[in-house]
Amino acid sequence: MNTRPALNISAVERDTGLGKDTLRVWERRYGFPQPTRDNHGERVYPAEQVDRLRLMKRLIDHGYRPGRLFAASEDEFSSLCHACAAKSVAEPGSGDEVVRHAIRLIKANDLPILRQALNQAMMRLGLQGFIIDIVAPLNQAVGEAWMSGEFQIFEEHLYTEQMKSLLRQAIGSLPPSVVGPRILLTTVPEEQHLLGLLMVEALLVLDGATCISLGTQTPLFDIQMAAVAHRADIVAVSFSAAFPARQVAPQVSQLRQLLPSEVDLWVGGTGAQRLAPQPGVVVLANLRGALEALEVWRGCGHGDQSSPPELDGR
Amino acid sequence: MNTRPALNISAVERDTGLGKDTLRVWERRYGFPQPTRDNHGERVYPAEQVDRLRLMKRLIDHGYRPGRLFAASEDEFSSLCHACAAKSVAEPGSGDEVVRHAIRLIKANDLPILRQALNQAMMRLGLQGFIIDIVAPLNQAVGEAWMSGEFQIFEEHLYTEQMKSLLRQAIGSLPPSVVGPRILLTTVPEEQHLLGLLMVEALLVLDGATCISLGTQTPLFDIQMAAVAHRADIVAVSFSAAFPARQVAPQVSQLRQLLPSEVDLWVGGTGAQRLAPQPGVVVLANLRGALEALEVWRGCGHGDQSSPPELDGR
DNA sequence: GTTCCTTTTTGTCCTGGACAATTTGACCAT
DNA sequence: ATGGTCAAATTGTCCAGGACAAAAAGGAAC
Repeated sequence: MNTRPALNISAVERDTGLGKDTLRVWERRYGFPQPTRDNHGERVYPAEQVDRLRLMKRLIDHGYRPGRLFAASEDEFSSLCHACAAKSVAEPGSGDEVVRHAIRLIKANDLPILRQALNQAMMRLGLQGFIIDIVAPLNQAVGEAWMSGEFQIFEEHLYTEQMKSLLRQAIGSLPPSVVGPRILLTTVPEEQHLLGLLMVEALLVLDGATCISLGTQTPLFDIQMAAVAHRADIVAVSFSAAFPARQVAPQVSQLRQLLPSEVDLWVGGTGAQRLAPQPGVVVLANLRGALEALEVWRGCGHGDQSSPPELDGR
Repeated sequence: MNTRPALNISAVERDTGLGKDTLRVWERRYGFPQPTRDNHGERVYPAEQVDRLRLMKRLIDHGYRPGRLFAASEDEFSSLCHACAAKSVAEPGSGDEVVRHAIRLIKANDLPILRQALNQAMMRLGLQGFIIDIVAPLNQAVGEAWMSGEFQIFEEHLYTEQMKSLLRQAIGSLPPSVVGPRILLTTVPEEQHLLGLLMVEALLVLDGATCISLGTQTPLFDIQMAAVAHRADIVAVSFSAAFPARQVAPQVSQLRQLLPSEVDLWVGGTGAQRLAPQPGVVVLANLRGALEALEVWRGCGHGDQSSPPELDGR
């Protein structure tokens, strides 16, 4: 077995999602990470430190603060990883069995069977049930498995890729609507997670909406232009947990300001939950929230944008 | 019409792909960009400058050097944009007509018809012909349309998203192979362009290979682990033109070193063309190159990795 | 418990210097 | 002309260490 390569600072930035400045300032302030230096005096991060940084990034995304993590002992740290993983297993839904099975299949690297099992579940539950009761918990479970060290990164990648493929397939096979609202889906620059958006798209198309997906990372001004060009009734953007928390609110405000006032703005995803309510912005608490919002939109008569009804999913 | 928002330095980094350090050093050395400053003395880039930076980035990706671009007059600059666009229209293939039609449909924002036209073309030409004679030139044409200012960014996004969707759909509907080589497909971190990879995947699956796609941005060490876990015969990675040129060679070498020697390594995409030949690394000159490489692999008897035959596509 | 205010924490930006890797261009030999 | 070698210019990335605003935490008064 090869010994793992050490990385320079920009490679660590890519791999962990922590900026160069942050890496340097952590080193200065907390003494970690503590990279060695190469001939030119440049930082070289051993693989173990990069692993640790990846974990810290994810814990921070889940709401822990750096000070807490740096203060923690080794034992406490790893218990935090597990605690974080466990905390959100609230409702042992009916899909639990399927989810556990899928996890086992991913770990066994058995792609064909995994694909088959997911397809089967989809057929049995219908697309909506599949997404809400299987895909969402499964995403969570995969994230947790990674965090507690049971999954490699590539297994997470593989799962994500499979699921994206499956969802696109499903969306493609649905009949295109001509009556429902026209919904433009995308993410802002810096946010490259597509899976959540695809899940919402599937649900919305299933409910008769016309979805126009721009994929990830559309500049705000282009979202505006696209909304106008495609005569969208609603613009929906999603923020993952990994999105820099401080940037969510400004991005949303700016987008809201850019869009014509008769266009609704829906914001969903883990990263959107920290968002304070704003006039003219609907925060979707979860997947069902999207369906409720669609219902509300239809009820209210289209084009009523001034103070849309509060949708509090709790 | 709203006036477009100005961006701070990290937003510009995201939007243009030029690093913060590069932006600052260009300002220092060449006097462009010349952002204004906000109350705190931080750089604020007007939208026009960001547009210009985006163009420059793309021209640089196409081989021009910054010094050349900064020295150019306004007229010369825009003529470079067009020249760069025109230079690669070499073979007026049979798909030319379809490509032009598709471009018009994208510009007209007519999604349903576009989708239908592409589907039709695929049916008529077959998947292989479609990818080689339509998708590849169309990608090029879309890039050119953007560069000469005829397309907005969101139109490029929309096209890419549609095409990805279509290709996945096609791949999903192909019968899974059980005999061909097992090929692991992905990109290295920092490379987030998936479309080329999907095109290759479609061609390879069509030719009877078993493809395992990890999506984009897999850390090198995870590519290694995935290759082992999935008993891959071949690992294929792609580099777009936008990938930092200086990093291609080191990444490939490192990956080659990480992988077991009996696993072939294929490298494709525009960004791979600048790559000097290395032992144990097959550079794919174009899409057909992938098919040729597959043929060679089958001919040579699997597992022959020591000095694979040169595949020079010219 | 809630509201308001102060302190600490934390990420990002700044300047200006340095340097290695690549490319260019000049010069020379075939 | 063609090819090869070496010096000079170009260019992206790294570093140090200072600064500061936004967010979170902690406390105090209600």
